[in-house]
Amino acid sequence: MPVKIKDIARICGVSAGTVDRAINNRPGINENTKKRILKVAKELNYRPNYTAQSLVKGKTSTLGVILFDLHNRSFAQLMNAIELKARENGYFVYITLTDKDPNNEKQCIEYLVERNVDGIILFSVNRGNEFEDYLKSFDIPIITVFNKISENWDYVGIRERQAMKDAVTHLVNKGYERFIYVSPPLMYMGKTNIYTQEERLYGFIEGLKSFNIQEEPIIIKEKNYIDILKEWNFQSEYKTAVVCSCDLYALEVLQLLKEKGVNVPGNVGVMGFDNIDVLKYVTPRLTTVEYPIEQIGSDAVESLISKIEHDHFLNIPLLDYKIILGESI
Amino acid sequence: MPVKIKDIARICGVSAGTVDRAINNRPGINENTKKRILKVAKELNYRPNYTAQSLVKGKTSTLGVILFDLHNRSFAQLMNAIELKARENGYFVYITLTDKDPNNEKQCIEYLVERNVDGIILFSVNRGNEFEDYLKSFDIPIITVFNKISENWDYVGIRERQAMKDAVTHLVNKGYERFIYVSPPLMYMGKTNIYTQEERLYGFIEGLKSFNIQEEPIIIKEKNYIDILKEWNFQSEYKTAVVCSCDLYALEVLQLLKEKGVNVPGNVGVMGFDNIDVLKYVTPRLTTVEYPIEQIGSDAVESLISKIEHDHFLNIPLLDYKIILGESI
DNA sequence: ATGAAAGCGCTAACAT
DNA sequence: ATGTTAGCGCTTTCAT
Repeated sequence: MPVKIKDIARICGVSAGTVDRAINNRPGINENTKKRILKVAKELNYRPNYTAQSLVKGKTSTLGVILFDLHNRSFAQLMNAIELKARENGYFVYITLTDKDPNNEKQCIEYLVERNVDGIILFSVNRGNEFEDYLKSFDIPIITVFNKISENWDYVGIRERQAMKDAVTHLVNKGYERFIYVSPPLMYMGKTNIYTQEERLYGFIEGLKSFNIQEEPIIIKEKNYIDILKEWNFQSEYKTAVVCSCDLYALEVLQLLKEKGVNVPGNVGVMGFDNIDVLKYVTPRLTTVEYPIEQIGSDAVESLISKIEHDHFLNIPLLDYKIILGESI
Repeated sequence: MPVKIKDIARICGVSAGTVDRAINNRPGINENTKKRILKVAKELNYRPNYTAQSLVKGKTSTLGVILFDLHNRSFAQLMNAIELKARENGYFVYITLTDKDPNNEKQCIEYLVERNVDGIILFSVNRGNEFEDYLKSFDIPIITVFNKISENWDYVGIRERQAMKDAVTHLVNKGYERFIYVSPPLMYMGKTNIYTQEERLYGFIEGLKSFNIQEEPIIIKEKNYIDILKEWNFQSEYKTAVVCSCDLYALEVLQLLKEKGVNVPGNVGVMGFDNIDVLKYVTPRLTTVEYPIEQIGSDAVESLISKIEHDHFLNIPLLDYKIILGESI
């Protein structure tokens, strides 16, 4: 049985209130009694019961985090940054994983609310006005990361669209004339929240438009994109770039091209997105887009805590990216 | 303001006790009043206050997880498995990261205890009898994973030693005669808990002993192992294997050998450990050891919950591994 | 400076 | 079947 304030009070021959004053060094207590109480508390290895504290204070100093999973490196890094920043600010973090199941996500939100978290960081698979109303029905602060759920909801993310647009610019400058875009998640368009993937796609399309090339962009949304590319004839007279919405797809493509004996970068180039850490072990080194994922986590926590403690979210501008020059372009 | 049991009671003209009976469908309540109450509860979007429940029940249905970080893929996968299994059993998970700081780890434990978690899963950086006594001073169940803290503490892990021993056997069968072992974490031997790394090392040494080769094993514990290997003369008449305690080191070694123009696998082979998912993008394909990391997380949760709910840990045998044949040996 | 009492929201034992 | 009461461990207000 853990020792309680009452125990200490009994032993010291004082009331619970006085013990409380000593432990939380509140004013109105004699220095000596305070010392006596603290000594006993220490001897008995007293630890405050946070649950009781939370109940009376109406605050748990806990954040809920909702992610798809931790298999994706980016999510893991995001989570890592969130935990660090949160605890730095005296908050603990509940982690909940939805596996991209919209109902599971709702389930998570409701559980977190029941557990009285002070705020939620949400990487959402749901989206739209109805979902926005649903979120509003819980009156606790919720901040979204990466995937916007609607235009106005508080959000921390990066300039995805501009990043992909710049990537296209880079490719055009390098002399590429034909473009294939690979992004299997686009298959879920209209079904689940794939905001970031959509943004990247639009960036790609806008990029092409701005240079007035390839009116009909080639977009591969199929899960078996490798099979599709397997049949592709890369020996055209055009210098072709395969632009991928994530590094993992790009790595698969690189591997395929190696198998097909296509020289990279030669007639064909490959562009990734994310700059995952394992790229350094792969040759040719993939050209990709880097963005400060840990910053997103950290900023989201800061903004959320600001909302919790001072009732206003921080105004966090979209974070910037950087094109990492490799050898695949 | 969230709606409370009292609100419902007032509206329905009954007592809080009756509302409680309705909501938690406990016996001793008229079907009609029950229906009436549930209807109102639903209309008002009533959600039980978990903090209050926890306080009175003396149980939070929460597990604490303590890990180094989530940058390491294995840790992330472990965490993923833990969350899934925990919530499947009605538990939520606090994630806390220590960054391998022993004091931070203690801090985490104490905070988790204060927050009345029902149990803790600990990937420990501390170890030894003193630490064991420290852990015992909290009377909540704590289960360790991967790193043992002492011989008797409840633990879920894999047959690391045997795995590495088998790896050596495999190498000997493939005709390797000379062995270099790479494991920078060994530098922390005696300082922090590197149980798994030690086990792998002993497995390596035992393996060599059993074949009576290389009395003086070559062990590189330096952080700059690459610099050391850079100076190495791999052109000896002996077929040499570089055995690495983690895939990441092996990948670095592979890259170095590529740079040095050493043919792999020819005179030199490289062996990894972990089978991280990105191996499939690297050529030559690394030969490595695979183990069921998600199973460890899942088993740890099961055992811990068994202890919480039925007062006995499960008896989980050390999990098995598998040598994955690549092209680097 | 200290004690007593009420209350956070809920559950559970005891009355009626 | 329903109401009443006490209490989980702590904080806070009001007396003294």
